[in-house]
Amino acid sequence: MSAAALSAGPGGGRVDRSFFERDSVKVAPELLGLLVTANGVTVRLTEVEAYRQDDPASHSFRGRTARTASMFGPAGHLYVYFTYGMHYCANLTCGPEGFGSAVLLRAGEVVDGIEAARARRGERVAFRDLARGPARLAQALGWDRGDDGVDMVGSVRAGGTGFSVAAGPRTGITKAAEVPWRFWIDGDVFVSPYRRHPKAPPREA
DNA sequence: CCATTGATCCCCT
DNA sequence: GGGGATCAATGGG
Repeated sequence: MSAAALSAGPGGGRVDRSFFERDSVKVAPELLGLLVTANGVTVRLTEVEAYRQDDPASHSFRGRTARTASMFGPAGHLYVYFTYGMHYCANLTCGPEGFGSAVLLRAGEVVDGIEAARARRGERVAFRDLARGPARLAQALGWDRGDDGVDMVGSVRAGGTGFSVAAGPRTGITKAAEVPWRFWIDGDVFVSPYRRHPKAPPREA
């Protein structure tokens, strides 16, 4: 996290819009450890993935559509999509307006609003699994397609520091599966179990 | 390992 | 406007 990304002062530690108005690959690792609040739940981000328009694995790769419009809009907003007929996943949009890019929020630790998170995720769900996985995180934060486009600047603030960031290939994709644009907090238990896409080409030795 | 589930998009008519 | 493939996943064997 660069010092310039955070505002100082009382109630500080808030991330401003310029933080998001950069390359999503740059923004992604800096999101780790930050706190995101929505609908009465706060999550500390532990795992993210970068996507951008010149990337075959990105929803924005084939150009702007009704579904992906928010990826092309101003930075610092939500891009929420529906997938596999049953799950929502959430991204924070990045880059200059007109360039489709975002960071997928893959996992986090619920640090506030545990009751609300449990009510959405299920009373019998293990604490560790409340937001461990992109669809789980979106559900814990109460997000669905109706939240697409919501401005999140002001709902993201600094958390603790003093961890190391690890990087590796992204999960669940078949294209550009070798690009190390997945970032996570090394050793954190609130990181999703890594699963390569079944049809992704085998990794080189 | 595999089923689930439906929106979205491409490409053709 | 329709057929068919795809899909940034999860949960249960």
